[in-house]
Amino acid sequence: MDDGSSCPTNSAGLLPLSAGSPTAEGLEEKLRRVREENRRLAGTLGAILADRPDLRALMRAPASAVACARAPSGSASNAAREEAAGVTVEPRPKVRTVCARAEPADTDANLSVKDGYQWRKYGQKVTRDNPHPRSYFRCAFAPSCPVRKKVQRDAEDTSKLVATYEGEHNHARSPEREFVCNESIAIGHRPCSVSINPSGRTIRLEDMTNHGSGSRLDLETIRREVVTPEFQKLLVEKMVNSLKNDADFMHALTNAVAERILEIIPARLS
DNA sequence: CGGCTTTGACCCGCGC
DNA sequence: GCGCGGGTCAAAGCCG
Repeated sequence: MDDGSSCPTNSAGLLPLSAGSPTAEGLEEKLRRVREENRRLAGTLGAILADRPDLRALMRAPASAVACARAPSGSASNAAREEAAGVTVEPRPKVRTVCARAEPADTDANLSVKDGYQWRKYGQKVTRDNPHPRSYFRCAFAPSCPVRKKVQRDAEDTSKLVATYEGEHNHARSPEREFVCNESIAIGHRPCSVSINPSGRTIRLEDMTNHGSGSRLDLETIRREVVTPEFQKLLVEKMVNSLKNDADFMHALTNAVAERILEIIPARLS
């Protein structure tokens, strides 16, 4: 979203470190830039919502989904006030709300939005503004991966699931689990489609997942191809290239490295 | 037997 | 200070 042209960020989208103590002029200048950035982002969001009536409806829904997505501790009104005043809120874990169609077999107790990651349920709660219970999930790689998600049926449209993600995964999707790539849950994620050609023949992930519906490659052939060192080397290269081109991943990585550096520097100086 | 889910209890922030 | 509601914990039960 950030093209880096109007905001003085570095290539990773981070604000530059201040060289000296902040002056009133400097702070005003920074505030002015932040306001400009807010206006620009609001314009971009408006353009996106113009093409997506489903997202527009989600943004309008004040009850459970959006409020909890924007303010995990129930401070939606504070966020709105700060936004109205043109003040940015302090950085908090990246929060994203997505919608998905509920599977017919899903009961309130086993709600799940299949997104390619493994999740461990750690709680369920009935909230005031929705008769359907909200389920709380942690990434199966916790505590090393801090991501959490909340899943709840839409109060008005019970066939719709609202999932709220908090944080960023610091690992790849689990390859051996089923990954149903639903259009509505692919927001912010690169579609998982790779073409690999280790031995003169192209194998696509579609071949592996559609083997029951007329694929020319049988599973045993694919399995033989996949265990070859050439294939695995190529797969690693493809994954690295894919991650290098993923702006979200690179942003999260740069932030993590920057945080680590900031932790180390004071320790070295003292 | 180990991993996962369920669910009541507990904690904490917020509004009054 | 108190009550309410959302979020988390942890013991018990379930399942492969």
